[in-house]
Amino acid sequence: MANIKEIAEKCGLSVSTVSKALNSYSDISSTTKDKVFRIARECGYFPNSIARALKTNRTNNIGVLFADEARSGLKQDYFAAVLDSFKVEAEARNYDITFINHNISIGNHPMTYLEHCRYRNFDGVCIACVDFQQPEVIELVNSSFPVVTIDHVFNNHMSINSANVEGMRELVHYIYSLGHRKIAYVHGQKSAVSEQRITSFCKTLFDLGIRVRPEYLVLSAYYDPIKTKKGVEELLSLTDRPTCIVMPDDYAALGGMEAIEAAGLRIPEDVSIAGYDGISLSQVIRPKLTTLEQDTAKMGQEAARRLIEQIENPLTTIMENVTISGKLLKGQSVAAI
Amino acid sequence: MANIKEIAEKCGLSVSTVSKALNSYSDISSTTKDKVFRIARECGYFPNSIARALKTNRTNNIGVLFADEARSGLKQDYFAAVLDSFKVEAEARNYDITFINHNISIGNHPMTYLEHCRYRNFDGVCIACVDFQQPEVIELVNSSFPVVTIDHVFNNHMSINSANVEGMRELVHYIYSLGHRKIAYVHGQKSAVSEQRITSFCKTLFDLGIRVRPEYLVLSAYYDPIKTKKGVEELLSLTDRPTCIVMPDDYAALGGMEAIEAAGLRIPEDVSIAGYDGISLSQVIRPKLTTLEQDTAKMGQEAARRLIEQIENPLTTIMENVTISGKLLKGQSVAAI
DNA sequence: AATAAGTTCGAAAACGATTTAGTCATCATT
DNA sequence: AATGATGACTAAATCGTTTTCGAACTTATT
Repeated sequence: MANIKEIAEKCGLSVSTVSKALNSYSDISSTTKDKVFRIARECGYFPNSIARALKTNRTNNIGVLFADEARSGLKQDYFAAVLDSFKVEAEARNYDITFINHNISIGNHPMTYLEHCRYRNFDGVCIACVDFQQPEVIELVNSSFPVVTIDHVFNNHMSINSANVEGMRELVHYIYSLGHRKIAYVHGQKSAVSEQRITSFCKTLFDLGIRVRPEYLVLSAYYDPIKTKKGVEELLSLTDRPTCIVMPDDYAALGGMEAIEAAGLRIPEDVSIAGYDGISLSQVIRPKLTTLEQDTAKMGQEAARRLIEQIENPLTTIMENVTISGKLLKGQSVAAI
Repeated sequence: MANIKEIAEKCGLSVSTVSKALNSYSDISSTTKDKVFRIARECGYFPNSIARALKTNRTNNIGVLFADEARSGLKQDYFAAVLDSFKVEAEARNYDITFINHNISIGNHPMTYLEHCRYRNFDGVCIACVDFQQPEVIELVNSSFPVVTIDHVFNNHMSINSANVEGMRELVHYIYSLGHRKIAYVHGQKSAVSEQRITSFCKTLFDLGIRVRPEYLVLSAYYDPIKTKKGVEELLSLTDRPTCIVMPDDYAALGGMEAIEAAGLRIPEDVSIAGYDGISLSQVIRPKLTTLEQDTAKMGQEAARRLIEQIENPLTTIMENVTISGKLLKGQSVAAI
């Protein structure tokens, strides 16, 4: 594999001149620049990213933390879609993507997330789909690494957030507009996202003049149809049962649908149901789900764009908490009554 | 950030001694070894993977090619699950994972996959979910990089393969055992996997004494419920329509289910349907899908294990084409008739 | 003609580790 | 006492780049 030294010899130039030519320094004549490029291409030369990184302290590599111990971000459509979009944008801007973990060890003691990032010299870090309360995660966020978080705000750090408040409001308003007054919410476990959605759910109902009944708020879990099925069963067994049930996410909504049909009820004629996420699955099942589509493409893209901006202009970048709006998908799982 | 030089000064030793101590060379006394480790820990020292890689020519980093231009592997549950398992195993063995792509580098001209791998000095490469006919992919496979491919066999290279022949046979046998004789197959576009499944489908029917009707073999696409819906509609419009339809994959099966119900038919009472993959979704929808579960956990794990074995013992590793068996999930979408 | 200014290039020092080929005691062997 | 063996350590080269600073040469200015 040709290195810069060989190119220099073939060109009859010094190593430094070749390096400068390849990096388009202004103090190299265009004739030698041309010659260097020509010979470099002939030799199939590519710079060695490792050597370059050692010298420049820049790796053009971004670490992504997309998985918790419990559940892998890869297996959740929503996060997989965000990651995919993040990847596309980062690669277009010449950055590669490596997963952060803490399995890697030296001398048998595992690294923390931060140590791993230091070890690999990432230029920046993207964090999503983790328990943001973990000390290890907080340590990483507060380190000197440029960081962007997804769906969680840290003070003085960049974050990309799905518009949960607005989204839930829109969804509830739509359900209300179809005549529903008894609306329940089977929600996910505690997290920033959950809080926003629950608060927005309650406030929207309040603003619409509807009393929020405690028994209509059921704690369940994200991405877990088994658990949400139980939650919906509870709701259906109430003497005054809801006419519409909002679920934690589209995938979990499947569990709710199963519960409803198992009870011998029809969707949406007898009971309406709504999801959240707008993953492609939601529009393929029958009935098509009424849901709020989160703009994963834009979220991933913005996350990459903002993180790289921060990496490349550390001083002039202001830390924003970007909110990305979603879109109501009307589907067919909520009926007019 | 402490480097080895600082540690050396703090210990009153030379850089080389510290390096050897940290790497457990035998010609370092245990007392100095202890001292070095103690001080290294005190300083929060971690080796710089970049510097180490430059010298040793080993990065402990594996490149994964999991996406085509068209469709991203991340968005397909099957491949996402394989990747996730691959990642877990690789990390447990001290390797990180970076995505392969065509970044642009020198003079705005994009790298080939192989060039990218060279640029990043990956220790090995895992390839899945691509069009294996692409010259660029073939170039990478035939390079000097240790390679493992998933669901495609290259001569003299390691590969991990889902047992498609066996799996399809088992699935068809089960369908047959429930009394079905008119079995159709809406299959995916041309690929090694498709060929195996189609061949096995036909051979199994033949062995069971059933003539394969050409009109019961419909070309469609993987992971595309819209297209497979059309395929199933064709089948349902036949004067002598099948009693059971095998779909390309579980997700695509949703399109088929929609077609059946849209035609006013019930699943499985009027028409049975089967999927392939056994993704978690398949057991959450109603009716639960009859399908063949591929062992993604084992596939990813074996792929990582074998690839790393190849990286670490390049001479003694023999190239095998490993086949991983799946498991029939009976579900409820195929009825006895 | 002397000086200044501008162009174009190269020597050499980094970056942070690993590894080879030693050095220098110390101790045992003959 | 000479030799050899062993143990514990180090100097220095090396990996492939980038980048600073200065050299050499050309051209413009007075």
